[in-house]
Amino acid sequence: MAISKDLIRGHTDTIILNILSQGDSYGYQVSKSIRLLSQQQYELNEATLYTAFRRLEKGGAIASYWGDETQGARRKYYTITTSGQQHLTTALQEWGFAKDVISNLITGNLNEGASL
Amino acid sequence: MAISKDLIRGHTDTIILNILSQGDSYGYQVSKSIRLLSQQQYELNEATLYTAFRRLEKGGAIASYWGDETQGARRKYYTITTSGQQHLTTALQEWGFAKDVISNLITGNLNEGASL
DNA sequence: CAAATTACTGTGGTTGTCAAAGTAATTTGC
DNA sequence: GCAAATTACTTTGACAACCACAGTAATTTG
Repeated sequence: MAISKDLIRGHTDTIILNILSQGDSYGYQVSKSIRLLSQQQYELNEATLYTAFRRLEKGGAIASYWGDETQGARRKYYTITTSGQQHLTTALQEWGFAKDVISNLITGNLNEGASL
Repeated sequence: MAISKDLIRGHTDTIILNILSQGDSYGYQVSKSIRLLSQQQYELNEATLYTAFRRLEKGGAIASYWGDETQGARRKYYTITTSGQQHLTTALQEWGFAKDVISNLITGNLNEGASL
């Protein structure tokens, strides 16, 4: 992984919600989707992923069901709920806003009125 | 504070280094600088700030000295070191890179080749 | 002269993440 | 035909960053 964990921290739930908003999925596949979307720059630890699933399900943002695989390992599928869709929308708005604040905090000059 | 802590996490050190790169400062003033640079959108907890100072000093990115205030409360000033300057440069590069990866992870479409 | 402000420190707790190990089935390679 | 790799999910224990809260101490303002 090329990106420090702490820079992604806080985005895990949003990442999962984004992926699930494009269709039901299960752990292993979500994991691969993350690798794909980040162009191999980021890999989410399994334990972190499943912890996030439990957190999101507990919070009502996603729901789960066991697939009826007649062959292959059992898979637990996750769907995004209406509440989860709203969470995602809010998080995306917050990010659009936060990334400017962060940029300003780490590059901003104090002698320039601190706004640009 | 308008921005969730987890979105800032991992940037604290970089924020402090950016401020110190513009001149020596001390806790309370750094705190105010952060409020200013974020246009009141973010406030760093005191404990977090001083913990970061200790972490950065231990890592050699900053150094400290007590001011010789003839009046007013004593102040511990912090300076950025050469090593700290390099840390800052690296962190800024990583951020320029990471924010695109994050944007792609939280908005990217899996059916579009996952690159744009 | 009390209250607010400036300034620094310490304690204890929460949270997200991770490493490592475990279970169990299927598929691939020799 | 069997070992190794892959798919798939789970649990445990630990850590690092952050925060709330409390404390100390001086100065400034009302």
